[in-house]
Amino acid sequence: MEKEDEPKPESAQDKERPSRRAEILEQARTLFLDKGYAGTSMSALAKACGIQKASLYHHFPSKEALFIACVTEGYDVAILALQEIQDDRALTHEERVRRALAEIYRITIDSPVGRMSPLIAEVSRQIPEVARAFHDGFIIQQHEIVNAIIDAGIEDGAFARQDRLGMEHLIFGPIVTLSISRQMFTGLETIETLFPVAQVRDSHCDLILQLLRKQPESDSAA
Amino acid sequence: MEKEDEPKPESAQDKERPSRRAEILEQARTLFLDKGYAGTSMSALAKACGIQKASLYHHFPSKEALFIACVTEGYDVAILALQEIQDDRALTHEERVRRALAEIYRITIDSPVGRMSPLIAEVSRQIPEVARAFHDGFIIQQHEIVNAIIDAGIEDGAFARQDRLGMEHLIFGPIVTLSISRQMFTGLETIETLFPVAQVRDSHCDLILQLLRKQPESDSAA
DNA sequence: GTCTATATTTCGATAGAC
DNA sequence: GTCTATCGAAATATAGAC
Repeated sequence: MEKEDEPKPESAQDKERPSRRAEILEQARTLFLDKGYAGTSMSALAKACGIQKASLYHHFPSKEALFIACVTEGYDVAILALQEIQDDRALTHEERVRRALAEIYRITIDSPVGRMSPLIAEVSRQIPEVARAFHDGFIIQQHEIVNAIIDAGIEDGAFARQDRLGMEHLIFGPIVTLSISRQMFTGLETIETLFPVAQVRDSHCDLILQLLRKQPESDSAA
Repeated sequence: MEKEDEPKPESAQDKERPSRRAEILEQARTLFLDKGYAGTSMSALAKACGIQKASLYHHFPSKEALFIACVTEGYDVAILALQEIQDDRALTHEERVRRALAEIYRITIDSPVGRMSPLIAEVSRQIPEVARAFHDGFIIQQHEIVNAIIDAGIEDGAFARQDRLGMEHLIFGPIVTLSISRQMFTGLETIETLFPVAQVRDSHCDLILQLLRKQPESDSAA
């Protein structure tokens, strides 16, 4: 968090510019996630950034453009960690599934990108390109990596083949719902009883691996 | 919480009374679900109802009170159908699970009550009582019924005992996420490929029943 | 109970000084 | 690049006629 001892524009292009624009985006992400799109005003954002409202319009032409930048950037870093797990040849198939699931839990619950679902749902009709970017840049990427990890296990004979669509929803569904539930029920005393992250994650992972190990619908094995 | 001031429902108009308050609530539900809380104005609601904005304030003292009434009523009917499935002694344990899951899919995806999660998430900090009502009146009720159905199967020896928390999330997670995803990605051409209701539901149900039939972590049974 | 009219505040966005 | 000042529109809510 820098103050005001860096404002030298230098001769550098807009290549590296961690300054105002980035700070506005960060504050905006926080506010949008907390209050929603319509519930976040440019005045409130300006106050959170410690600048005047008019100054926001120097960096972004409109609230909508600011919002699009806000929810369209940052997918790459979230996907990168998953890809590294996918490519890690030192892991067993089961370990790779466990690592991947743990990473998806981390992204979906702890990072702003993962908590965006209700926000995207709010604006998806008004600003369809936001849903498109979230879908193509984040959802599809995650699904493809998980499918590839499972397929590799099936090819090696480590996993049984289960219905792909059902497995995708069985893997991502509980995680997304857990993230949203924890946002919905912040403050309720039962939240750590009904929605504890580590406990749900471990149990979820065990059940998924049971299904991957099992020969589907044919218990007469061995 | 006091009841709204309503024209006294004498014995005269018991039969037909869809009148203003109910119609306002219905229109409000639609708009709130579509545009969010902050994104729905009293003017837009008045226009949707075909009356003047000021008339809304005769039926509800404020926008917030209207919203609370909107998202606090209607849980009972949604829970009732589930309870009937729970109490239906003519069903086998597997059939009961299938029926219950199908009903939860229907509620969560087709009814306004089930699609409320993003909306509750938006306002949960501003109006905590809404999250409380949704939690106690809807979420907890559903979870308890599903747990009871599974427990009955375990007691009869039809189901294996799995981790309860994990199973709850494995059952409700994919359904809630499917509902929200279909709201987020309305209009995208891949929606029926990635998020087809009937196909996900059937596959989901099969996988859940595999886990309930299976002896956890010990395949050397019988 | 519904209307017209209006009060008051806040919204997104712009103009122009520095 | 940030500021002060302000615009026009739209927000919630109220007053009072009928």
